[in-house]
Amino acid sequence: MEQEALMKGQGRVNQLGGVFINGRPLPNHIRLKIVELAAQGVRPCVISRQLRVSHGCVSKILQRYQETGSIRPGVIGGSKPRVATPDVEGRIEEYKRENPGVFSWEIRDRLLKVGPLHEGVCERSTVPSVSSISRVLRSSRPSSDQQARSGSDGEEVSVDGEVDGVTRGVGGSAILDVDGMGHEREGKTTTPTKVTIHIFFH
DNA sequence: ATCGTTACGGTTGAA
DNA sequence: GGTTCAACCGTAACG
Repeated sequence: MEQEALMKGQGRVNQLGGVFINGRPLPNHIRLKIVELAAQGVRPCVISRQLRVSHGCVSKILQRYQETGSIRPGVIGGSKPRVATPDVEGRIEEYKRENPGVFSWEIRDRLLKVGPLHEGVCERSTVPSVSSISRVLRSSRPSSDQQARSGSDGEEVSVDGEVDGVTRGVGGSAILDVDGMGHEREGKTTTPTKVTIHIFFH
């Protein structure tokens, strides 16, 4: 593909008379030469002129070599693995908009194809974990002070065991009402009551 | 004269 | 087969 670019006349000439392809890494033999010359004690400015490569590029390749020991360029392109597809992420945010107080595990149930609602889009094997869902929610609503306040109020956490005397399923969740103000949920405002909860951080 | 840094215009490739 | 988009590219220019 590199050869093709040159064939198609994509090769350009820099100020020093050197040939390069815009947006593409320098070929390996030149990168190697840069490192070899530097190892022989040749100064970067001389390498730049001799190989007709911009000094900024010589600097970058030499610095990367010192840091990583590799001649190679960085990994170009691709995308990071997604925990949830954009479709599913959109659905999660939609549920949250409909009902801001909804628990992540409730969203998870609703996403599931099987179950009472039969409206989900996920198989059991592809449904995001509860913590993934709450992370999606956190990052989809990065309202300026959200990060600074993280953990101080209304943060959703995983809960095992009993909540308010009612045994919840393993992996359930609860809203920590740290400020004692209560929270809107299904039209009602929950008022802080004396509860004992056992929280296990995984 | 040298070299660290970065805006710019560009390409790539997994999702 | 096409689109999205955050990763990386080298050059040119500034300090």
